Amino acid sequence: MTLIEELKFRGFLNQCTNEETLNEIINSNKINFYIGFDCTAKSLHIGSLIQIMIMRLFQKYGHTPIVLIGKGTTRIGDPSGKDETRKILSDDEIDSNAKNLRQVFDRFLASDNDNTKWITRDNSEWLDKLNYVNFLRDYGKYFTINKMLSFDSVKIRLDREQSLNFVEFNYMIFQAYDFFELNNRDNCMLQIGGSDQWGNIVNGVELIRRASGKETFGLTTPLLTNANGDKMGKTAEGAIWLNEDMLSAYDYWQFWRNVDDRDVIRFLKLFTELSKKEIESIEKENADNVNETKIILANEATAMLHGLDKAKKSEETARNIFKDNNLSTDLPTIELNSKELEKEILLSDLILRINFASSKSASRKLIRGNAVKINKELIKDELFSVNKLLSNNLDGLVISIGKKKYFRILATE
RNA sequence: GGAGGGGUGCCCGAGUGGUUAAAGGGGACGGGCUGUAAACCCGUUAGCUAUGCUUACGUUGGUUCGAAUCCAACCCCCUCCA
Repeated sequence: MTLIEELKFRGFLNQCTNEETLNEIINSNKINFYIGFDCTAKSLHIGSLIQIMIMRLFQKYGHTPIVLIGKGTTRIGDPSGKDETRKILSDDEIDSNAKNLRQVFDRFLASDNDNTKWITRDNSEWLDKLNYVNFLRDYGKYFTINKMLSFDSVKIRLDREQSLNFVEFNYMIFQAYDFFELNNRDNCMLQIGGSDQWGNIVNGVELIRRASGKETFGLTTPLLTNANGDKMGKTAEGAIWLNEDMLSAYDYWQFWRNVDDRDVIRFLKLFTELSKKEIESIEKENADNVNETKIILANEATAMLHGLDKAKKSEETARNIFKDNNLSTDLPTIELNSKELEKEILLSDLILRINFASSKSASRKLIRGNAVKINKELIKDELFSVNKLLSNNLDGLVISIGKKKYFRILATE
């Protein structure tokens, strides 16, 4: 199977500037390609995972990914797919976000194998130094306003009568310029991005053609949505973060375990590295048993990010809780020492402390709504204090919120 | 710079003096059903030291017993004109 064929089979291919020529080139040469990531959050979330997976796939075929950390462009803010001006982040925030992002790439792209090297770049390296007049003179002539106004990212904002300021309007120019720089510095031939990046990518390809007379390529991945058509990665409550300090391995495993039935096979192709054969046989064998397939998906995806041990442990924890109804398993735990226990400790405070509620009111409303159990006993008193129960149970107490969230409290010296 | 329209809770959006912590929808969360799925039904959806208090309809002042609602100034957005 060629790389393009595999991209198609797995569902990575949305649009490509010149599929035929690109296909020839990547079949006969090893190329450098890039994907840009802005540093707008402390961690990447699952919305970026598709980009990470496609990098790995290219890597597998011997091509070298360039991870472009967009410290420069983050200071501007990409208007694509946004209906509002993004709040401006401070330089400190951007720096610390950039550091956090690197962790994830280390995990996904690094390997001892020579075949799988990768490069990081930071566009502040060239963007910070740009001189406005020189830049306009040298590159401004390659961009026409007519064309820029036709881009979806711009059009949507204009149509909706939402403001798009000049700073944001320049984002696409900088992204195009990034590609130009990477083409010069690293002989980067291809830019990959989400489908919302199409306009920006094409802009880069054109800039290079005009400024350097070279042909380069752009390729987009589909916008990842679930079977309900919702954009994936972020929910109002919590994004599916990739950094472990923001989302535990178990919760990550649970995310995959809980995907919509209709999404399982599609996700297996995109987010695991099981071969076509393996996926097809899983599909056939588990035709009547989606849940088994979901477990495979959860294990594979979690192992890739957090390691096999944690994936297996998550599976075991899940089996204990949901199947065997055995709560003596590995759960997030709050330890309460004897000093703390001298004071009254409210159940509602503990729920807040472990982040299963966003405020104390919310926590109390959960109790009122019959969501909270201690050792499988429904608690209805919002002012329930755990001291007495805890002192009678040396093994600690298991508290559940809803059907899926569990934690343990334990008395210590 | 001028004229007109607008800024409401996580989002959309109703509300033009009191019964408005603010209709309705979406989302999210919880309950039921189930398979830790989907669909469907029900509930919750500002905070807190909690049967009360505090904060909240762009910002700041004012009128009033009482303001999201009226007035003034300011900020921001949109449309048209220059």
